[in-house]
Amino acid sequence: METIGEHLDQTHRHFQHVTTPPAIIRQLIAWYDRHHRDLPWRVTPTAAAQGKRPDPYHIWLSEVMLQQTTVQAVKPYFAKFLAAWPTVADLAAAPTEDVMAAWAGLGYYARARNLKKCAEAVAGLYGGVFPDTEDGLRALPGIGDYTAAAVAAIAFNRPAVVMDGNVERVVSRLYAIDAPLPGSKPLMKTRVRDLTPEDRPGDFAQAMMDLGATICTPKRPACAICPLRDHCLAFSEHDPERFPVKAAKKEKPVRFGAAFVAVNPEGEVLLRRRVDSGLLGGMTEVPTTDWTARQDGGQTADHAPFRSAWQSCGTVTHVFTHFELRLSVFRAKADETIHPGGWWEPVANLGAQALPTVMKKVISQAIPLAFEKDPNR
DNA sequence: GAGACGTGGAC
DNA sequence: TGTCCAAGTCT
Repeated sequence: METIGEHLDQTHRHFQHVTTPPAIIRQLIAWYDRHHRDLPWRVTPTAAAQGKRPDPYHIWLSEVMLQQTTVQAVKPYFAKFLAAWPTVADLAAAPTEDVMAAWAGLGYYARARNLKKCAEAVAGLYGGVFPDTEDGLRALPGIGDYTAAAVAAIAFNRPAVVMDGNVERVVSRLYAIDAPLPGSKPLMKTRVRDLTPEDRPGDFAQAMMDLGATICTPKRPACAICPLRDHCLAFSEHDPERFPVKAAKKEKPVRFGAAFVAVNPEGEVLLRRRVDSGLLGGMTEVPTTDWTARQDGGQTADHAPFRSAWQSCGTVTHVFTHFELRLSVFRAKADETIHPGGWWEPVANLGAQALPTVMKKVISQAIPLAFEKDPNR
């Protein structure tokens, strides 16, 4: 068995002279050739060997959608976006409202706003052609260190150092890195830089991520079938789940508020648009009170957008990344002439709106079948 | 650098 | 049921 020390020596030699990659890289790539996941945006190693290249637009779109988001959640959104906007120029020309509505439900809505800005930049500044360098990509809206490296490596075969949660987990186990994240990130990046090969860097990055997603999982990793087992310090120490070590999390506060679902005689619901920045920025909502830390009476129908016979419909609880929200939901028949700062939308059209999940929950609570006739389903 | 920023699935 | 967390970015 090759030791970690021998491996590092080989890696070092590898970068002094371009030569055969070390065993750990060869084994990882061989595993990837055999066990890679087939994904809609991905070109398989076989197809790549026949000269097929990934579409940078597809890679970029998928990478942005995959930020903090599971493959399963992304797949239908990726298909929907490609069908609606086959090229980056199409996306650049699309109304922002349409993009936000298409993104609704996927979360982290700043991604959708930046997606549109990035498409406009690529279409306007670069004639619809993505920059093919890490630095060029990094300068675009919504593209950070990870996405710039991933697109550079996967779409353009550049030896960029791709660091994501999967890679952090794999490398922290490989080298049994005891220092907690995020402080240990620079050390991990150094390790990954030393591993990244000049040959097939994109497949190396995807192999690391596939390994992290399917074998080197956070819980109960499948070390028995891991191609890197013989190189893994965490495996040799018999406790791979100990890695990566992370800083302790903080407790999630609770906020309270009230939400108001008004229905006019035409069967339309009163909606409004949230400001572009911050939580759910640019998304659609029903009128609500402010969301405050204290349950102090500010959550009653007294604080509705207008006077009416508001009926209580119970509460909706929704957990965001950094707080839990408990909304008291109210419903009322309304005069259709009353529309303070919003608009009236037919119930049958609600499925086409840019409604975040929390608002779909609120409306469903007040109008149980509101999304049953969703024209998008 | 730490906090803001969504959602749904797995255990 | 609660906890974790998934191909991060921006400020």
